[in-house]
Amino acid sequence: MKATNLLIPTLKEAPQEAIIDSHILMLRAGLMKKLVAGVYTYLPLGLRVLNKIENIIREEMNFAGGQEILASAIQPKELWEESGRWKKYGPELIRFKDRHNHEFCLGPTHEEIFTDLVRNIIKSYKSLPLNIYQIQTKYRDEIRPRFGLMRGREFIMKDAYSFDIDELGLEKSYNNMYHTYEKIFTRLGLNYKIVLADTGSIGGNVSHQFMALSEVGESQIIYCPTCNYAADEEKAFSLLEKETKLDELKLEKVSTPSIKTCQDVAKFLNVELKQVAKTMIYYETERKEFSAFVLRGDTEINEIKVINILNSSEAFVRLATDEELENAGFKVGFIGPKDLKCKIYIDNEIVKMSNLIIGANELDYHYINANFKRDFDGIVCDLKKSKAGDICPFCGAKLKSERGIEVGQIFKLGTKYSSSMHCSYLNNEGKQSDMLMGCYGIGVTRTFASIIEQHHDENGICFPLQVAPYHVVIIPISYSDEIQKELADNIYEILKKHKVEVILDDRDLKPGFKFKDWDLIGIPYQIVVGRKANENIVEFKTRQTNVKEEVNYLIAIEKINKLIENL
RNA sequence: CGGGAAAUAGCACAGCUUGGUAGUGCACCUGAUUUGGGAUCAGGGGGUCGCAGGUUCAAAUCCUGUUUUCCCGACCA
Repeated sequence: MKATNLLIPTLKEAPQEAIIDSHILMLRAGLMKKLVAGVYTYLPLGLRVLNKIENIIREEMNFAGGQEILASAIQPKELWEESGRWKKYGPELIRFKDRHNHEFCLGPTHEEIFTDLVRNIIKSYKSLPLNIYQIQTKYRDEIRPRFGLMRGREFIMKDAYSFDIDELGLEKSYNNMYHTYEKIFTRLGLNYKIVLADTGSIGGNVSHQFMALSEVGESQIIYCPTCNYAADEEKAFSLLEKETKLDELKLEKVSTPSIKTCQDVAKFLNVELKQVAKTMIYYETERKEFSAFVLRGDTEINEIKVINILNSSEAFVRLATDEELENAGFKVGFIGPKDLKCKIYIDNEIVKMSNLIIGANELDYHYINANFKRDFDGIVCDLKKSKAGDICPFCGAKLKSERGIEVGQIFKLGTKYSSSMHCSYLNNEGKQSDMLMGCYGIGVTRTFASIIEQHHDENGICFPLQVAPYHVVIIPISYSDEIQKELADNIYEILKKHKVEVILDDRDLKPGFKFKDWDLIGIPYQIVVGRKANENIVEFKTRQTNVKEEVNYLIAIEKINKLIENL
């Protein structure tokens, strides 16, 4: 491709709308253009990269036994009502009616569609297992789209769904996808970590996320540097330093006038913050039910864990307000697990402590020397938010944290959709049985942004060869110079013949301008044809390392051919 | 949806306080000189100043409403 025929709307300045590097660079390099918030037009160079990413995913999915199909983004309301998500999904689901007043949505994900497809086609265990996928546009009316492709309202996702006859089959399908994802993200040149994840609104019981490591990531990863434990902060489980059990002292009620917060209580009674147990009351709005959660004063509660323990959904669980508490007879600021009239959940760190301070459920009073079992009871579970510095529950090392961009997530759905939507098969005994499903997503456009986030420098993008829009650019210093033109043209023709994706920068521009452009766009290799053109010598530059060497043009061509071969 | 900021040429911004001819740099077009890291000179094109209403002889500027965008929190690939 000749540069004069290519749409390369590079920008010298960063558009005001962009904050993070990948977003700025994608706009500056002319890879895409914003249409409205969270919706972009992919320009020629950007689309080439996108296609390459998709093709790598496609190759690996096919290799793993997946079969590609393509569903519509338009989905009928009826299927969503069957799964129960038409009500649950909320305003993020873009809904509309056709002229006959039939209701539809633009698919944010495709569990319903794929489940419906399979239940209509597959009748026998003989046709299972099955893994079908698509690479397709998804729509989510995000509250706040941001960071360009990181969180768009329209984005491209590869979504795969597996259907198996039993747990063992699901396990196999899940592991297959797990390893396929490892291959995909490795091939894409991403530095990533695999973490245990919460299943959120998709549902199911087991899930892993694939996180591209990056400062700008919206997820916090907790991981162990010694063993392999890694989890999303929402899901992470950790321990605190060991506590030695002390002799249980006598429970005593002490006056703590108007002293409500853990910090104040600790200060007032002159003890460490961790000796004070806090009792938080959550309200489940669907069942209109209060529940108490007891944690050490120096730890934070993880609300995802609360929602899961209550077996509810995010839409229905929140901290009770002071007003609600007062009306229900709770003494705000002095609530404690002793003699409390609601279900009580106790964080496992509390169990290891002795002689705690707890609220007395009486205005201006706390108990000191409260001990689990002897003075209060409840269901012991894991409630606290894990953070760096906590102890790894598996090997005892200190946990670390890192930020990540979620580029993929895999779920074991089990029968969540197959039972509600009657996706079943006849087994070898002629009995009807629900299929076991898994679903597996990759945010393709987000992966695109992540690659740039991990591969750029102060001059622009440094695309890994396998996803670069073109492999090499030939830059004649002066294309109007006959000798340079002839050599540049010659190299261009040879590389084209060798199926190398090559750009010839035939623009009549100052050399500096061209260099800046290609550095910004991040073409991996540059062949500069300059004053030594008469000796057939060119400069071969590697974008990633910025290493330049002067070589005969045939050697440069040879080098490129070798690099392409290894792809 | 809460909290903050902004909207003027393709991009970045000034002008607004104190109302009176629509501006600068980059980009774009023409010509000349330039050609190894975003050139110089000369000339030129491009704007209903987000939209609607109000105040005024007169509004980019003041007032009211509205829409959109960006940033911080809850969602998620």
